Amino acid sequence: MTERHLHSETGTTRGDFRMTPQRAAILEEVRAASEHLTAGEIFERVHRRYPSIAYGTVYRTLHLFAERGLILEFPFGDQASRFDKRVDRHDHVHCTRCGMLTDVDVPTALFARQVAADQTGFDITGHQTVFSGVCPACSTATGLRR
Amino acid sequence: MTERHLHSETGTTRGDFRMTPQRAAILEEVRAASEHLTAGEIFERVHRRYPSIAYGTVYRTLHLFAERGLILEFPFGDQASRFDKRVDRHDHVHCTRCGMLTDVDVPTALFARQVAADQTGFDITGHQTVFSGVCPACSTATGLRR
DNA sequence: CGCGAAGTAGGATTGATTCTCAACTGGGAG
DNA sequence: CTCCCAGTTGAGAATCAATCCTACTTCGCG
Repeated sequence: MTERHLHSETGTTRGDFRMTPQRAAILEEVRAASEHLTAGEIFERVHRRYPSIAYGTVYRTLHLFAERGLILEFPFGDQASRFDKRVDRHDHVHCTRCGMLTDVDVPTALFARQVAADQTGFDITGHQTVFSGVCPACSTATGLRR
Repeated sequence: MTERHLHSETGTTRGDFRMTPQRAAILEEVRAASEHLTAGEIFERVHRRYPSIAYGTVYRTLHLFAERGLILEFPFGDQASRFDKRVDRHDHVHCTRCGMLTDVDVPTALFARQVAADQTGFDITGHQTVFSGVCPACSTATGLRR
């Protein structure tokens, strides 16, 4: 049944896993980044410090961290998944021109989750709102054309 | 189709396209579907009627339609993009187990858009909330509670 | 010291999506 | 009616993200 999750995700990160140099480097890069990085970008950066690191290791580690709540993963689509150092709930604004992704704090209704759960019967565990639009830079740059 | 809006600076062809049999078939399949199909599924179905149709044609057409607002595209990340016949604004619930995608109508704050616009300076044109969770079928199927 | 579990490198592999390009189509101009 | 052209299409190669596989290391523990 559920013994897959023996480790408590609630408390602290136990000695569930080893904090190896590779993992530490990956975590550092994500935290050092000013924006949201894709897995590929993270790989590149870590690779500079650990030229021997493998792509697979980065993915494995990133997912491990995401599972443990050390970082957040956002599976976007038009591009690669991005990872965020912020772990508190927040939403994003996505520029349809340049692809930039920015954080926003929207007092999103928890109530919305309830509505969604009621309508679908799902057991809702999370939600994320993505606003689409054109960032200031892009809109002034070329003038809107739609 | 007699509606033409030829724009001078055509980066992409907007405003004029032929409704070929292939395109009609693709549109029909999307509209006939009870749920959200991936590009691959759409290809399969159309392929039954037009065995000669190419994968590329399906993608090309799907994007064309999405651009013109005939359908909506939802690019996920861990899975394939899905296409929706509904073009009115609505949100989705995504089952993390089986990947099912369901529509929901959440009266999410239009107000949220305003907040997002204020915070980022973006010209917000749309927004979409994705709720993650486990669908009724999956949760009862395995008796797993979370 | 030796075993087993956890972790890693590296490359092969899968899957979705896009791109390239030659052949084709339909409608309007001549 | 015939030719020309922009828009389309088919087929497969090319991309690109993400996962899988396998042998090699390391670490913890008795």
